[in-house]
Amino acid sequence: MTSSFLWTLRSFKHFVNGSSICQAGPVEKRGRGRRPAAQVRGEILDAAGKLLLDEGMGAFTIERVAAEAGASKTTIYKWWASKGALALDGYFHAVESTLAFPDTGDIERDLLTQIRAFARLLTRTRAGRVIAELIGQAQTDEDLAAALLEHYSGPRRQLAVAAMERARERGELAAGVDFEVVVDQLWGACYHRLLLPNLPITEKFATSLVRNVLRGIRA
Amino acid sequence: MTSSFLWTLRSFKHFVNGSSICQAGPVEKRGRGRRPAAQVRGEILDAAGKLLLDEGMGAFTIERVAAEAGASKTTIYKWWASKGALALDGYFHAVESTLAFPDTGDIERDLLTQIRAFARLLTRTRAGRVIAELIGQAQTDEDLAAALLEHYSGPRRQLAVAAMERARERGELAAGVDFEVVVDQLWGACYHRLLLPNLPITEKFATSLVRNVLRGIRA
Amino acid sequence: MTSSFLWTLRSFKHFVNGSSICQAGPVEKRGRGRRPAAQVRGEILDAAGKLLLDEGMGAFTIERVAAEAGASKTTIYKWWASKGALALDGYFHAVESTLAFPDTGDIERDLLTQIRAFARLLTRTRAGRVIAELIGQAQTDEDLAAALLEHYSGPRRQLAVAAMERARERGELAAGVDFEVVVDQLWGACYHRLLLPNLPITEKFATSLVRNVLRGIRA
Amino acid sequence: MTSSFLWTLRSFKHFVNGSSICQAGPVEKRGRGRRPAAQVRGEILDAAGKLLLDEGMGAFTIERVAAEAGASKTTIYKWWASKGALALDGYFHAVESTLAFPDTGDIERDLLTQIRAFARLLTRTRAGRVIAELIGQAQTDEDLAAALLEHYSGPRRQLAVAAMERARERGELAAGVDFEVVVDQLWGACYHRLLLPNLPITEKFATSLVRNVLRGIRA
DNA sequence: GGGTAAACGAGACGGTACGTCAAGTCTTTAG
DNA sequence: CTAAAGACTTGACGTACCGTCTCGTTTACCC
Repeated sequence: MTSSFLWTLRSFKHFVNGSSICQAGPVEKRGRGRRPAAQVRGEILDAAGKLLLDEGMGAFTIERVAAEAGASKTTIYKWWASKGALALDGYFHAVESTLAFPDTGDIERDLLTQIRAFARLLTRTRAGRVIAELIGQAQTDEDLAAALLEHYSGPRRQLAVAAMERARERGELAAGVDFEVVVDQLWGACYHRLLLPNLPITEKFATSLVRNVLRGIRA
Repeated sequence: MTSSFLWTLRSFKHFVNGSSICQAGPVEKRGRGRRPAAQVRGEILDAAGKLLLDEGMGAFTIERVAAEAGASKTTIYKWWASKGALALDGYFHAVESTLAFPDTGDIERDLLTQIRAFARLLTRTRAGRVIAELIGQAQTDEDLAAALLEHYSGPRRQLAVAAMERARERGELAAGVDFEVVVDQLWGACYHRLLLPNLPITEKFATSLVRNVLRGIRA
Repeated sequence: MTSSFLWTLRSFKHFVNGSSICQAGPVEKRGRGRRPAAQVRGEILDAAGKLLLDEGMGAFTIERVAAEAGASKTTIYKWWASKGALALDGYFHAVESTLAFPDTGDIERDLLTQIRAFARLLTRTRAGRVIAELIGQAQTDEDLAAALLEHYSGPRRQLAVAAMERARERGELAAGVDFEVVVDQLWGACYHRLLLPNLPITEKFATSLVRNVLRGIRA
Repeated sequence: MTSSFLWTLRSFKHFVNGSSICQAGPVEKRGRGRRPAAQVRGEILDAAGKLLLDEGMGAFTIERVAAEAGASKTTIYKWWASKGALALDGYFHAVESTLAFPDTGDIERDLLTQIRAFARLLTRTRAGRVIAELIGQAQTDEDLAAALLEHYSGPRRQLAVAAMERARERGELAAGVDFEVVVDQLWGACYHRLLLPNLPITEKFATSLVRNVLRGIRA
């Protein structure tokens, strides 16, 4: 994969906590005074992202994040409205995602590319589990829910809808079709298998999704 | 609604905790000994269902359920593997759902009927929120996840797939189509809007879902 | 030591739980019907004694005894008034103590023999810890307290007092001395070091006890 | 009693939980944040002491202490190693004991005074029962046992031994006598009757204890 | 360049819920 | 019919986090 795609992430950041050459020696006990806000924020997000990817939402507690970031809980509560909001922020901080939906002029090909990349993201990386747990947590965490809609699913929906609108202008897609619904039928179907995994998310599944919605399934 | 539908529930049970005529009188302090297992189970499920529907998963704790059922935590832990498993059981106990997917001979009409009923269930009753929270909880609760797949989503998938297979035998649907994928594109799309509610679940949305997948959206 | 003494026990019973030939196989699930009372009592006392001597009062619970005796809690509650009462009974069942205070005609020699044997019992066998824990438990267990006074300390006090009265009749001890008090100053002093072990119970300690009370400590 | 004595306590503190003049008014809902450690400790010890003296060790649970102190269990677990350690601390906090062993130059008189005062403490106040229960609890609570030896029985032993050594220097007591043993024969004998109450602790008992050990009981 | 205020770390605090254990009571069922 | 079996309530246990709050410290900014 040479390019990056919608709903996809470019790479997981490396969380290198120190060279193995380092001796266990003096732990560089930091004082307790004021430090630059940006630095503290960064360390908290590093710790949050690492914890989230390494151990999942089950082990993600504000206390653990504070402890591993060397920060205090007070500081975290000052900046993030809820555990979930911090987790989402940590996720974005960790994964360096790229939002893009390049047009090749063939909407079927573009949709296939995007959906397959998304399917791979969900199945081949730890992001799948993390996203699932974030969506799960959002069901009982208003702040996370709001953040998720605004910064995660919203922008991704828009990008896909815009690509389909461009295709319609090119005459590839029918007028009168609500592309928002199509998004639910492509990406939403993937989330369905992610969150209620009766069946796996496969390459074939991704292909069928696009095929069904583009050509219909009637006899 | 004169008939009942797939993924639909017939009615919420009434949680009548005693006629208002009853006097506050002797509280009938029960002893601590053994009571019939079935009775205890029933009272626990009543309490679990009521709590879930009234206050949601956020307020659903084993301690609350035990207190309101007049049961002990030990007993609950003996029978249910996790908080989520109890919640799911309480939900089923409360909603008396009916699984059915009647054929009229017109698959489009049948799918429309089912999806619309499902959309109404999610939006017009408290079941929508409860299902969302159960799915959310299942992301970090293995026992609930397993129960949900086996007793909730699994049977419902099968019913829909079977109906479409009957339609194919009648010549309504094309051979070579994976109906499991269609399920994800119809019901899964609804779950998408339930769990990531950037857009509402409407009658029009339900209609578009069926239309898109049956006839395709190509120009 | 060829003879046995007051406040002393002859031997610990062997707790052989089964021949090593026995296979781990079917646990011989006994039915729930009635068994001879004496047999059940015996098995319960075996289990209680073994548990008490092996793991101490901290691990001694009615549930453990019931489980290891293969009996039900109900049966235990029917025959013993409290946990402590069962423990005491189990202790007596296990240790096969002998109450005797033989006269040699020299009361100092006899007291020394008895006190030294008691000191050895407390320090060299597990009985010391068990007695301490039983006395401890008796402070918040009325039934055990009553049983302890009646079946343990009471008879032992009487035996010692009687021996000293015989010595008085022989002209060895002064008239007008309350021998009950002497018992507290000999055996009671040992219990003091058993229950509040600032100092150990030694051979020298035992000797000093007898010397002090027989001859006084004045200059 | 005009002076205060070894092993004796001066007075029980008054547990006044609020003047009756106080109105029921604003309940002064305290926030959940940190309060001065000393204040919290004090309130916990007040509650522990009051509970111990009022209802005894049987009703003494960490949960009750926390509830009545308006503190949280976590806080208690942070500072006290065990239930017994808290109880002992609460006892000391409540009774304001005075350790003193004044010399009059007549050791018999001084021992009599001290032993009688101790006997009165054990029989006339609630301290007797509490001490018995603490010693009882210590038999299965290592932390309490250690605290009891170090802060209770140890210092009291030393004081009595020191007084007798002073008497020996004055020529009142014989050389070569182990005064630690004498302590066991005086105070230990009292504990014997406290913990195994076959016979009561009386004024006459106290007198006999001192007489026997000072002058011997030989004919 | 010194003084001050904001932001920080540390972590104790009151709480809620967890999951476990034993005590003691009561129903069911086997013999 | 009766006693063993064992399911039940109760209540305390000790732990984990929650979100709040007090403290003392340290930097950054302003005068």
